[in-house]
Amino acid sequence: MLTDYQRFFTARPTTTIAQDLLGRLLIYDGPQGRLGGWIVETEAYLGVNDSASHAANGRRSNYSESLYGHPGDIYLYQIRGHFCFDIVTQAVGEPQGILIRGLEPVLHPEIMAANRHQSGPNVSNGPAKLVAALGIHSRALDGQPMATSPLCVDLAQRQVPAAITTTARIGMNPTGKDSAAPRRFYVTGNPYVSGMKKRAMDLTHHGWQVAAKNDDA
DNA sequence: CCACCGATCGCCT
DNA sequence: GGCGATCGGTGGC
Repeated sequence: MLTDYQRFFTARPTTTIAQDLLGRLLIYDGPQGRLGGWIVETEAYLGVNDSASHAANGRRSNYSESLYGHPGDIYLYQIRGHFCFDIVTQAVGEPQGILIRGLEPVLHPEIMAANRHQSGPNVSNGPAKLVAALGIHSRALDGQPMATSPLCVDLAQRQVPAAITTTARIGMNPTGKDSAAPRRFYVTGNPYVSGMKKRAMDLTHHGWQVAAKNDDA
């Protein structure tokens, strides 16, 4: 049986889930307190038939074992000396996942900036940068279900993107079969999207749909 | 502002 | 022994 939380990460194409994650709140309850922010950029990896996936052609090893786990599990791995964070999607044994690539800091943004020795977009405008901003420097959380992990997506709150841009994924081997597939999604104009040019940034509401006026305020 | 390149390191063959 | 689902510094325009 799946919980409601797990159901969010299955039963729809991973590309759809990747877009639905934009504007959700990523939370890490760690030794520095509660850190986190809005997810602004994601990439979908579609498993054994996706040449860019860690599970391409059924590749499976102790290193990538978590990708084969339950929907909503954490796949936390290391690449070129940096840590990156994926959310496992689809049923057990179906190694699909979503890489979180950009985060707009919301919870203790000053601690996240200090963790990166940076300010502004460089704090979390990349998959390894945002993991470092959260203060995560090990694979300890790899394989854990988010529902009971200090690192999780809060599905109860959401900023709605005014527009979503779709592109090819970043850092692919250009000769790969799926290197040009449209599987990267981001909140159009948000400054915390990786590689965003200053001119293209939306400085008014960072690409979020403007909330309805609240007269109680 | 953009393009290039070297650092870096765990994991796989 | 080789290779990334990367990053940041540097130098040119």
